[in-house]
Amino acid sequence: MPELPEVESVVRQLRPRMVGRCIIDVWWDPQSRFDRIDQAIGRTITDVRRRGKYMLALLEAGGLSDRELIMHLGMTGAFRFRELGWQGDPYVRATLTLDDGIVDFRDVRRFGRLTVVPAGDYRGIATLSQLGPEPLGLDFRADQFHAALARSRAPVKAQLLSQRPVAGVGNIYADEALWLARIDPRARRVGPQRAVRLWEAIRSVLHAAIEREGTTFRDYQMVNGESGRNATFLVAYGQRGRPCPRCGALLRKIVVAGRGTTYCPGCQRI
DNA sequence: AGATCGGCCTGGACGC
DNA sequence: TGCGTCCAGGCCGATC
Repeated sequence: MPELPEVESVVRQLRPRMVGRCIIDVWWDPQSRFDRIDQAIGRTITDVRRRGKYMLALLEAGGLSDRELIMHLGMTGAFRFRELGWQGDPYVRATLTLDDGIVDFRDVRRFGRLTVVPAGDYRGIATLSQLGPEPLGLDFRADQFHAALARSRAPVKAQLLSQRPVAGVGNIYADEALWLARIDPRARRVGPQRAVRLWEAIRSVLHAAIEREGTTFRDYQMVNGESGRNATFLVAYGQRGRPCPRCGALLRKIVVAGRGTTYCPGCQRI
């Protein structure tokens, strides 16, 4: 479940190893539906950045940065350089050969995606093309966030998972932020005060998780093979049956938007 | 047009 | 021990 903090931690380790390197070959498992990644061959990576849960590598040839390699970790995706890598691992789904080393993409459940597109052309990637603002950036504003939530009557958790009001929040940090903001995940109307609370809560939980290099529940690992350190700080996600640290009621698990959702029936209100 | 739901994919946990 | 069933969930496409 790599979400924004996990992807940010991966990007911070990939960037210094990839920027300036030329991609001289690619291999991928034909059973993993990776689109056009052979179009990365012969191009130099000029930047690696994150948007939501996506990683975008800008590709240049002949002085023109005209293509992008889009990488998504899905549920179980991870990158590793060959010297720390998975020798003979059957779950390596793709390999990028750079001019100074080899990087493997391992993905047990094949939810990850690698795609090359014309630079900035995200039309074929529905979620990326409609992605909301970066939650830790200056253009994530509380008033606009409230307006975005007010435009829909879907449960607030479904809206967060849609990536449209804000980018990068997945199941773990949605539950954490809604707990912190004291909002029932099923709420279909969120007033201005509670929208501001949720705006603050999202920024707070994501910032803290980045400081701890993400949450490792099971699969997530960084490029250096280490786990994130945020799992022991989770208050809601995965804490069903535990007493709420704020009000003492027992945390309950339900299904919202088709996803397991843990919340406090005592202090999270519709 | 927006909301909702099933499918993808696999390993692991669990029940009998 | 072994088999079957369910669960995890980001995203996408079909359907309501």
